[in-house]
Amino acid sequence: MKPPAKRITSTDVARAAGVSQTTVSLVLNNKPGQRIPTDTRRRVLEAARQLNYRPRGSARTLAAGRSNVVLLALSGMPISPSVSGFIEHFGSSLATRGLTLVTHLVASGARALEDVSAAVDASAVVGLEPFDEPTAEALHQAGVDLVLAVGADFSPPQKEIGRLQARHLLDRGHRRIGYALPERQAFRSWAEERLHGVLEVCAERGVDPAVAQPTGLDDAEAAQAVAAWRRQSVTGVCAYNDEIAIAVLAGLRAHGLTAPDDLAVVGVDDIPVARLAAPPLTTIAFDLGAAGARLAEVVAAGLDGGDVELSVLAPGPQLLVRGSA
Amino acid sequence: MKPPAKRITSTDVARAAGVSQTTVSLVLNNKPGQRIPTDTRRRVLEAARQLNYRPRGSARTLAAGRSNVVLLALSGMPISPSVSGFIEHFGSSLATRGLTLVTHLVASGARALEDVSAAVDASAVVGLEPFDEPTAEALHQAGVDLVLAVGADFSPPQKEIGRLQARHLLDRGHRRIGYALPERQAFRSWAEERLHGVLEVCAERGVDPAVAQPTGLDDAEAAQAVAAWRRQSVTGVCAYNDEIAIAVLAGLRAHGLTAPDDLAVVGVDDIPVARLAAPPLTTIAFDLGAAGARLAEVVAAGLDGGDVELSVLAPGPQLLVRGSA
DNA sequence: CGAATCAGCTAATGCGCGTTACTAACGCGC
DNA sequence: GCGCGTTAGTAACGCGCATTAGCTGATTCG
Repeated sequence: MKPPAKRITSTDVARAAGVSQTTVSLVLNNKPGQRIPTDTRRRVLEAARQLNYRPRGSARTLAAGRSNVVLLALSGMPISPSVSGFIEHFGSSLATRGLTLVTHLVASGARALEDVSAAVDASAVVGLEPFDEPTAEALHQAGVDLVLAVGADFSPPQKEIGRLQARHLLDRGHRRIGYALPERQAFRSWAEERLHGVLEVCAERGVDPAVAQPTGLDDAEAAQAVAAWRRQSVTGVCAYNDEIAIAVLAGLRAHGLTAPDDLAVVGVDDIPVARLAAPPLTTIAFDLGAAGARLAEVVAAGLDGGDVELSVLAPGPQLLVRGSA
Repeated sequence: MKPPAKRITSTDVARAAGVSQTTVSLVLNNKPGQRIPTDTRRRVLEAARQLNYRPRGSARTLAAGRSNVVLLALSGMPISPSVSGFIEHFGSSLATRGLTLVTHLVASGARALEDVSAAVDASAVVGLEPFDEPTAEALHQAGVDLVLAVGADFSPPQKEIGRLQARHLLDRGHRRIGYALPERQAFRSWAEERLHGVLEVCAERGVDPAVAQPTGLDDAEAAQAVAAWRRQSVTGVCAYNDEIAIAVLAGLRAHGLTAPDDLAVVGVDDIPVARLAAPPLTTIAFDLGAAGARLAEVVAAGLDGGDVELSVLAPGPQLLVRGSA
């Protein structure tokens, strides 16, 4: 298809610049403590640019004993726009630190995470759900320096999201609220944190604890959940996310009811279709971009041997009041 | 955080099995033409398993001169469930062929694709949009053997999707139809293919060409598009995807109109909220999983020096008739 | 004016693996 | 006994880079 396309090596650059390969390496990696005159440096950089030289990751990794690859493991959660915003910011922010982000969707038939990690020789692996112990151990054994699970306490604290939802409903005068849980097991930890926030607020305001109800993405299933809530005099529900909130809206329609009069609904995420729902969905938006940038900082620090401190990483979540609650 | 966690090398395995490192390599890579007695083979495999040995990708790549990493470049398109299904199948299917898939979200501030590719030393790079010439060239120069852009003729042929949408509307008696284009430039090539299919059907059936109209994800914008269509006596519209279709539904509501009576709407993708729309969205579903598996075949063949033949890769798209058209 | 310093480089080494070349041991026919 | 083929391995090399140790010539110092 193409001519063999001879790869340019640092030796080629060295030859072109009239210096040794060592010098090329020193210049390109900007090694401190080395006295390279500006002129030589310029010649090397120029030659590298002209030849379009790009060091081979495998050789560099092998020699240096550590790669600059960070692997992000996504475990089947829906990639909402805010998640991809997160990924993009995470990636760019890592890039400015000389690190390269690649992601891997962990699927059943796919390669085990530790194999992927070994294949790209990742020096850090970040996940959005806790890793199970064997996996974490295997990753370490496979030479990963930093294994980091961004849990539900990650930015914004998921609990805070639940609190915002609940406060809004209570502020609007609702006295008995419900919570729509996802059916998928994958995001349990996030869901529980959010629900926890809701329950906290209920307790603080002295109302009955929220009535949690798993809710499928289907109007029939959602209609059942709606019926259950209404039986228990629930007048407003917080949904785990916008998709589920929209399902609740559909469930209401199935009964000939509407939000917010018959049941108020608050989502989370502000996905694009949220504002297009009938009625437009009141929801919680949060900027994961900032969190991604912050996480990159944390990862870079961790790889430098520093401490890994996750804590609160970004501006708080924001309530968007639209029609549904 | 953790003890240095000494990495196990193939030499460690060799020592444990009482053979040379060469033998370990031969056994683990299942080199044909080598006569390794079953017993020795067993000993090596056992030792590798016990030590939990995993070859370092960088060393392997460097020595072999080619990696087993395939890089999938996603350029800011929304990751709908069917796309992630595609990725998962693609990944697993590559895995059975000894290849490892990682993906990279191409974002503005992020690392250039060729840098990412060099960092992981990918031997194939696959994209869902055509690469521009400089990028493709740079990838080749960076040592990528196979650069593959899965275009709009990929499975299912995007044109076919447009045809299905249009046929459905015409079969229902609509005589003048519209097309809702995405605003984002990123998926122009896909959008054009789909629109092309719609126009073909219009021509075949002898009705006026579909009226194309960019449609934003916002009820105000969508309402404008709706007004424009109605001015031109359009009674049914095909949308580029479900999100846009849902926007059109919202635009209708803004005018106090409803689908399908005032304007029929057909989407594409069957995203989870499609069935939850009011009215439930008639849409086109297609199985990208099969396409992913097929694509893996193509990539594997391409890396073996075979020919790269994309053509039709999967079962055709399927019309799901729900309430909106 | 020789020794010590230093700037500016380079030769050499090894990372962990795949691969090529080579050998030691063992039959087997004559 | 010798020659020859086969089996079952192994020693050695090199991939492209980072890194360490050192080397050369100029400058400064005592």
